[in-house]
Amino acid sequence: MSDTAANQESNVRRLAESLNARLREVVLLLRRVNADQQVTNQQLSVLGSLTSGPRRMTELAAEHGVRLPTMTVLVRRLVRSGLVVRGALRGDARVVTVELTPQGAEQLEAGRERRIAFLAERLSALSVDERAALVAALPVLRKLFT
Amino acid sequence: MSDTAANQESNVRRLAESLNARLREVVLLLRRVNADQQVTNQQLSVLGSLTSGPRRMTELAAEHGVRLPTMTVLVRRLVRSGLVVRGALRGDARVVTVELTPQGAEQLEAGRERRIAFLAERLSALSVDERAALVAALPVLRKLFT
DNA sequence: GTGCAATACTTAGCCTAGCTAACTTAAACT
DNA sequence: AGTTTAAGTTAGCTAGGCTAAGTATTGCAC
Repeated sequence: MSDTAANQESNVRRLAESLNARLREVVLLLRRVNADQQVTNQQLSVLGSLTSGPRRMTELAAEHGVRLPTMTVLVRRLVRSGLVVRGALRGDARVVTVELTPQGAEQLEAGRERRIAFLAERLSALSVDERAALVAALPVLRKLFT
Repeated sequence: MSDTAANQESNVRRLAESLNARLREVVLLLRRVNADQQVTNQQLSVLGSLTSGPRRMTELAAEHGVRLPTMTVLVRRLVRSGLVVRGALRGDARVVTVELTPQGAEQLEAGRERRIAFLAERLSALSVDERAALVAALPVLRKLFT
């Protein structure tokens, strides 16, 4: 078992391939889980960016990988649904801020609970050792994905 | 450190919460990675279901968590782009099958390479121990997500 | 073996979610 | 004061989702 640079590189490659496969699976799974929901996945995702306070349009667009006009329309629909309100930033009149309403927070929490309940159900089918392996990997996943 | 049933349940719950947070991150990340791509994420995803041979419309719709009419339209666009061809099943004239074209396979492979390269780049920033934790968790993730 | 229910899709019409190009307004920098 | 840059919005296009309704084929009942 040598540990040359070339060897490490091929390990990384194989790991990336496996991880890619798992990501495909989980994306498909999450799509199936959220199908037939009133608030869309994308809307929940935007609401999720607002938990720690108001955000600017530009920030939201960047975080979600969409252009500004797309975020404008997303937010407009969320406003129409009463889930967020638009606001202004004192000091720069160009900036628009977006903030959760109580109803928005409620919807967000409901979606969160749905996903967590789904995951918990699946997790409870695993063995203690399997869950321990996941717990050990979580900080790494965090580092990897942020 | 007791190991009662109630304790295990709360462990599962906390694990589900963390996993949920990581999943949110990775979904955002993947969206940012595939933004500005010619073939959409959803199209790549459907192409990915065809690697092991032709599939029926109904199967594809179920796998991707969409209704049949949605899959009809998705496949129509893929046909128009020359990435798949429609076929028939001998024995049941109602069934429509969908199969990759060489160009479809090519696009699929390109998308796969993009994602794998992206992941490999990030993975290579991790320590050997961190990657080992991921390797240990991969089979569990597979069990969890399929 | 005819009739009818179920199965497998498609079409039509509606909404959401993404894009670019072009516009408006406000800030910032000569 | 005048121009450039920054922050959003509007308009118009395409992709991706849904339901309702239609078509054709299969399979089953009798």
